[in-house]
Amino acid sequence: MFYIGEFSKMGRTTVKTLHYYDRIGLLQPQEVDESTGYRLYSTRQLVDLHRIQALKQAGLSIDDIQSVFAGVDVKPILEQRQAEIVRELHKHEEQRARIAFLLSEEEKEFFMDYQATVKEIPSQIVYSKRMTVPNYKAYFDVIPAIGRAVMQANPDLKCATPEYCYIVNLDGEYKESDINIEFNEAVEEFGTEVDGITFKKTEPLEVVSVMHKGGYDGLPQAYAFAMDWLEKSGYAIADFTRESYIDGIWNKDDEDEWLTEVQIPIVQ
Amino acid sequence: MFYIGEFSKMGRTTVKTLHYYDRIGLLQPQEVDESTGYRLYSTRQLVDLHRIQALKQAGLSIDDIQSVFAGVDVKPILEQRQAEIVRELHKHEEQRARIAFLLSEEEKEFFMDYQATVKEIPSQIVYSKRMTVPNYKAYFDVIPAIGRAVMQANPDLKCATPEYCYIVNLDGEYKESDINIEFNEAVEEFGTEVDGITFKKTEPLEVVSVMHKGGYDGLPQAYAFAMDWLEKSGYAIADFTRESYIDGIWNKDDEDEWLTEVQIPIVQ
DNA sequence: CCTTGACCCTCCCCTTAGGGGAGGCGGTTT
DNA sequence: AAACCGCCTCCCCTAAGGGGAGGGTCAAGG
Repeated sequence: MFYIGEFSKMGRTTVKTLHYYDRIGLLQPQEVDESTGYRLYSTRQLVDLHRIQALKQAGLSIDDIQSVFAGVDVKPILEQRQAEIVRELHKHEEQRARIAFLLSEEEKEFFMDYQATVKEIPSQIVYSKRMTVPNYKAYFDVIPAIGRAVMQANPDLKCATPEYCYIVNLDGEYKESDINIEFNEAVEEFGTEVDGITFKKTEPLEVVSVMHKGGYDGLPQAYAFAMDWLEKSGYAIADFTRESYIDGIWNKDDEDEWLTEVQIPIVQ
Repeated sequence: MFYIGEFSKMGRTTVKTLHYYDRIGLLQPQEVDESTGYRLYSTRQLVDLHRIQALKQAGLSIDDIQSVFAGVDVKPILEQRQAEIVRELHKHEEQRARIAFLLSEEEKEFFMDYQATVKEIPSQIVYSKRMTVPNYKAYFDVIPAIGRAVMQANPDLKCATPEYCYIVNLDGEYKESDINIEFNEAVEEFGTEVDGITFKKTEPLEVVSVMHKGGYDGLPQAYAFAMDWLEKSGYAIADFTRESYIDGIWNKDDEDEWLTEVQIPIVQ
């Protein structure tokens, strides 16, 4: 029989850990001295402790280890933990790629201006219209007209909150004139279709998102940053790119205050 | 300006998280309504939130993100986090191998009897003697004699606590007769050497450890288990194997109560 | 004008696997 | 007798929020 200090050295653990295991009932001493309260351990506990340590080194939680000791079937526990470890590995691989990217970009001037995040766009109802416009400045002439047409046909229709208004670039490449776009605005429900405007329910989507602050002349840089990021992070482009307009001429006078989100659908 | 609920949807986060960021000062609302206490956010906060999310997705802690926002040089932070991610990746690779082993061994009968752990053996002072014995039963005739000889020459010498008494198998293979062994006992300090017994300081060592309960006839199974485990876990054997005697004929009458630890030094 | 349901606030407790330390008792050594 | 070491219990702490209670606020419907 050993006092806790000696036993902790035999088992290469700490006294605090043994106190904790005793408290939660995972590993209790063979005997407790009635008068002093001193815990007394035997080599039988050493075997149990060894078993605990083996399972801990395999990544099982204390809760799981207690289940194993209680005789619960280990297979589902192990498989669940295995799946979680694989998820952790993927997460850390991704983090490694992101940090490598940040370190590589650190010296460049746009490090402080652009960041990329991955986010989910949930399924939504939108009204949308495809068109060809002569240049991007024309967007904001045609967009309000679409809004008015929809609202006239559907007086009770409300935009989604938060607002989500975006265009999809239907050209596979960058163009400065005769741009094919699809304008979209998220709304609360389906409505009647007028003037080439259709309603649809979008699929949920995973995108990499880059925020662009300032006028639209700078948008190509945001695209370039996003493309660079996603190539270095091992993602592939899944669909046409999008721009979501958050702040612009309609609510901010100062062009530097405009805010646009570039979204690029990704896979894997 | 947006209420917290709408802002949380725009930023794809939760109200609780925004409360938390406000409390710790990481991201504070643009304005707080004096009379109601309602938080009001603007799109400027949306950009900051985006930045927080990008750094979080790269695996930085909230503390680190606060440092980044405070203008601390990011490079050391990123490098430190990178190193930690690599450690995590290794740890999880190891856990994956262990769980795969447990799942593969699960059906076999010794799953419940043997577990392997990796542990560090610290540097120690031992006295040791090499010898050849006819068979393993002879160990326990010669060992007490060595102990007596040492104690006679060094009356004040004390064994280490906890006791650590082991033999090293100097044969590279399993043998049943004419076994070359080195007997070792950890002590508190160096002493005078008699009768072929030498004192030395051991190097710290990493071993895989398997506990064997019962008589010594079963030891080969413990070795087999350990060898199997370490092959499947990707470790290589670094040195001769060891047996550490914890309980045996000297303190337990019932052979089933004997306890021996098989230790195999490993690299990587 | 009143009510209802949605939204917001603060405050408190909870999560893992123990770590750190205070205050006090037991046993041994000088 | 004093010092020191080992042991005990009790209490607070971790990271990043989550869950819920209790209570005030907002906008719309009857």
